[in-house]
Amino acid sequence: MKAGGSVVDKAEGAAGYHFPDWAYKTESSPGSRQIQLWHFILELLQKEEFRHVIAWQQGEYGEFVIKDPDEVARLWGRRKCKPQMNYDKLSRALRYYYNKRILHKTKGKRFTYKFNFNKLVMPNYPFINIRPNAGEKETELVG
DNA sequence: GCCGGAACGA
DNA sequence: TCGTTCCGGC
Repeated sequence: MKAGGSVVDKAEGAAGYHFPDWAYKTESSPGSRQIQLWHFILELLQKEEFRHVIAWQQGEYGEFVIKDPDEVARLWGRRKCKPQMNYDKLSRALRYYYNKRILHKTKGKRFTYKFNFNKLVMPNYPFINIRPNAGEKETELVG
């Protein structure tokens, strides 16, 4: 517990809802200014150039599928200067998010996870761009 | 593949 | 505190 500077004051919504703690973090964690994995994931999801590597799952809000685990791990390792990074280690880090309620696993679906955010956090995260159907025909949903 | 404990580092 | 590394187990 640290009281030395909450980044964000609890901004109670107009409707009286509260957002999860992680939703208040902007770019860095309170103590460390290292990039967070979940933020990095959102970063990749935001860019179309990585849609063959990781992409939002159509239909489920906040759900995404890692299409190329090796590549995602490589990119993550590159960002963190950890050349030995692989999906096994990366997924362990993702698993730590379960208790933090940032992520959970979509069981049964390979390489598929789901953010616990809801539309209420969207005002805090304008850069999160979930496209349910951005006018493109979805044909990549193959079992 | 996915899970989660354990030791460890920054 | 947030992973990184390693690993036994399912």
